[in-house]
Amino acid sequence: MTALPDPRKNQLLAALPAAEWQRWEPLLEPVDLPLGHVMYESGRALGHVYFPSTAIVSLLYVMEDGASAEIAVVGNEGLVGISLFMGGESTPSRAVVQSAGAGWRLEASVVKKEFQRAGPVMHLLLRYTQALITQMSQTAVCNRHHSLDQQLCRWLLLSLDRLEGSELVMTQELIANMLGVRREGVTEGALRLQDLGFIRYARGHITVLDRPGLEQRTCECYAVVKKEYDRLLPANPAI
Amino acid sequence: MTALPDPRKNQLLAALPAAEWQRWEPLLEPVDLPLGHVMYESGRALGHVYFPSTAIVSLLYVMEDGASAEIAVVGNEGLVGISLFMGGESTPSRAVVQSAGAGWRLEASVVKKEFQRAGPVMHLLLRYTQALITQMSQTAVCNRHHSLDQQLCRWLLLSLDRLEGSELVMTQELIANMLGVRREGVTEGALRLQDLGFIRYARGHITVLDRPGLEQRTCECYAVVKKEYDRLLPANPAI
DNA sequence: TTCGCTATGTTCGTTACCGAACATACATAT
DNA sequence: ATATGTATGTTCGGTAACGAACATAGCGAA
Repeated sequence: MTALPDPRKNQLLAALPAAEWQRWEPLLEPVDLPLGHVMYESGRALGHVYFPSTAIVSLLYVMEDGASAEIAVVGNEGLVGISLFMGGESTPSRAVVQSAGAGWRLEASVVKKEFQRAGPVMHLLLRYTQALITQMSQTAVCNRHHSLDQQLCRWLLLSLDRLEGSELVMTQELIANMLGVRREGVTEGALRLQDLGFIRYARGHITVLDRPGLEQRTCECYAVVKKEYDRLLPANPAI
Repeated sequence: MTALPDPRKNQLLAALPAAEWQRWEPLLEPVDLPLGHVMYESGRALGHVYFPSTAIVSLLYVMEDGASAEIAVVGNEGLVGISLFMGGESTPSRAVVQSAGAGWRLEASVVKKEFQRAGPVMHLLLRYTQALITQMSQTAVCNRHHSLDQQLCRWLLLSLDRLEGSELVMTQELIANMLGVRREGVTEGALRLQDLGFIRYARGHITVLDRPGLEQRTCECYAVVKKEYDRLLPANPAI
């Protein structure tokens, strides 16, 4: 698999003003992101910032006993590696490729230097970071108050938003790991969604048939996050 | 109640290099933060950034049906209003004073200008923001996997860390709102902790008698967050 | 074609927490 | 001293998710 030719499929890269883009373009390296690839490990310093174009990446926390929970998901709307410009160099979470695809990366030192200019790049990255914070917060709320069914719908919608088509390559086991629930629970939820005609699935392939159905069945968390991304990172940015 | 005389009780203000401190000191306004005071509301733009000195502030999300959940807690180690320098101007959450006390504030325009210098101030605020992100993430994980008892211990410890003494002025009803659980659940948990001799309480006053006991009973989440704050914001900062 | 692996389906008892209703008891104002 | 409100304690039935064990079924390799 080759990285797709257009880096500007990533919305952050696409939002760069001309001057910045000219500096960045020659420095971007294409990267292939296969399913399950661990992009960074808890507590480890990062060498690059990644801009997914077609891949989806999960930020998840793995507990001492091996249980895990997804903190946030990143696709072509964002970047992986905020701790680089936030100054911490690492985080206690792990980044894993949840859906195989391509992306682009930029060396740590370059990103830091660009950020340090305190210009459009910095403001763009910080606004993205705030959107990510909203997603994390809402995940906390959702974990507290909403049913597995609602969370499953939310998760499917978040993934769908970051994909080209309407098919996810994803087993129920993996979804369970992300949501931090039992695999059996996901099976039951998925069955219900299939009975309702919202999705169809078989052996690691899930096709969404009725997106509005999912939107109706999920909790408010999905819409809150979506709205905040749209507010902070408008499609036609007025940077 | 008057604001305490020393702004540098707030650790972020204390960590400012001399030059910055000289600029800031005359601009800081003391503020009194009474219990229950809503410092900002979901979606509303902020006029100031607040630096608590003795007060504790809860960032919480209130759902459509009125249920709520705490996202993070801020005391003298931090500030309230990151969206101001992150660029979003507002967030979908609410900030409420959880423990009455004093603090200091700085006008929005001043903070933005100082941040824009891309110097020590910016780096300090961003590292704090990353620590806050860790707290939010860990809250999500904790909400997913840990028992009410463990979460209660975590909450007590987080509050204790931000207080002078070992007594919290806080009803079980309010704790329940923060944790997003029923009041009765908190009563039962608190009873168990009292039977164990870890705390003593009566009508809105909780005294922690055995802090190591709480630390042993809580989940790993408390330590993860604590460690990350210490790492990102060391007591003797090498800014 | 058969084997073996992986993905999904099903069941059962258990548990933590919920929702609701109600009991007690302290605190303060009158 | 009494009344009133607030804080805490107790109980009961209901339910969502858990842990464990096991069943089925597609898919690819030998």
